[in-house]
Amino acid sequence: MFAGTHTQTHHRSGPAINSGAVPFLSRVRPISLFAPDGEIYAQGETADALYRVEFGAVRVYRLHTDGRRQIVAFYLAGETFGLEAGRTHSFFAEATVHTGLARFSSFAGEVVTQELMTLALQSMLHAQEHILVVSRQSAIEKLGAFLLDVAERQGDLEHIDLQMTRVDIGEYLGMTIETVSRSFSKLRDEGILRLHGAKSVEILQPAKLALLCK
Amino acid sequence: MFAGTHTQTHHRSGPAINSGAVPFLSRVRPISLFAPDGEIYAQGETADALYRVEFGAVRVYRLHTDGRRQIVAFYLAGETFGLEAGRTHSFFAEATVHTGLARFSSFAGEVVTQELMTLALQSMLHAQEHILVVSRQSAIEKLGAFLLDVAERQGDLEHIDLQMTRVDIGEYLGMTIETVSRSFSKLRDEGILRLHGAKSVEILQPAKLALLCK
DNA sequence: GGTGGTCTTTGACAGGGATCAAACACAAGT
DNA sequence: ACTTGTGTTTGATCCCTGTCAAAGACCACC
Repeated sequence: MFAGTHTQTHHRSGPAINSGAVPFLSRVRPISLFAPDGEIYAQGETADALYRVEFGAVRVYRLHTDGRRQIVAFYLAGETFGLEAGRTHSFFAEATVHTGLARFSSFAGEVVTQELMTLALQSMLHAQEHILVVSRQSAIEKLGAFLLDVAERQGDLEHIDLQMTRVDIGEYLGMTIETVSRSFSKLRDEGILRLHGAKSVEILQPAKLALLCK
Repeated sequence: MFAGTHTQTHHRSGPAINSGAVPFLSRVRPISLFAPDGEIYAQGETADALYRVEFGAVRVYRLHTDGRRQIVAFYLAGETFGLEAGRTHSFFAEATVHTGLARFSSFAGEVVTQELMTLALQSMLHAQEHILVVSRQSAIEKLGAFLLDVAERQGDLEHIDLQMTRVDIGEYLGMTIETVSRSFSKLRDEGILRLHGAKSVEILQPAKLALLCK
């Protein structure tokens, strides 16, 4: 089925899912499948395509020279990524779980400038929002902001299916997995959320959570 | 001369300075002058223009609900800013020192899409780079990365004229002014840099500094 | 050139997160 | 269902950075 970094393609038969404000992405496309940790593109490769997440999730990251990994963004179902400033990728992109992607070649006239512009500005805004989150002092505030962000993007404010590990979350928020875990536990102990396993989060008091980090 | 948030305009008579890869900005333009902390635009205002820094520097920031200020970017002489995702500004922009700006109205056909695209991608890249810096664990690494960035942008790898206070640097890097100051002192004690006053920095060992944070 | 005020530096102390370590839970495959 | 390995939680300790405080340096204005 899933074969590491190798991909297989098939055609979707169902109706097009929500594609936001990016009209060219609404066509039916072949879908590439990626296993967990499967590489989508690497730093230095030519950046000549965009990708829309059909299901699963993607981490975009960079490696520091000391070996640490900094995740710059996650992309969830329905979101589009792959646009970068130069001709080559400055980042790595990998699936965090079993993931399906639709690929759009930017050289085949499938992508017009106006749509690229929208995507670039969205990415810029998201990066700047992320700066605000990462530079927050408290670990709980970081995690809370992250959970609210994911909940909003998944369209369900009371239940979250995390598509990534504690390691991923830690590398995204700039803290260790132990601190991530402790923050989860603290939010649970305070009755703000309930955990059904590590990946399934139920937000019991969204308002209280928002108070902590907004 | 300088009058707070009020601005005066005059015409430059000298040759156009370097404007990078943004050709439309090379024309002679009237220049607005801003005093330190002079407001260029505020959050919520209509975003209908771009600005190029002729001299001085600009901080672009956001206010948290708890009153903390997060500086998202500095813009130095020769750099252009003001492009944002929505119709209204998501951020505040202020001069950090006595500053001269050239203004370009995006509704007057002065700005074409290709140039906007370049700017959007540059801003996206810078924001993503900034995430890498802010999420670094060590205060020294943050400051080192900041100094190298400024040195490169000012075109002199051995001498930096800081156009901002320790408060600004702290709010940009996500740390207190005390820690900023202690980090400067530590880099000085290690013989990596020399301080001629607080704002003038001489980088004695650029390679060693780069090793700390690259 | 003097002076006042702001910015910067340095010190002492405490708290939060990193680190090291180990027990525990869970998912995948046999 | 069992087992194995990975991912998660929890504990103990140390260090870095935030906080509070005060002295010192610098700049702008008079």
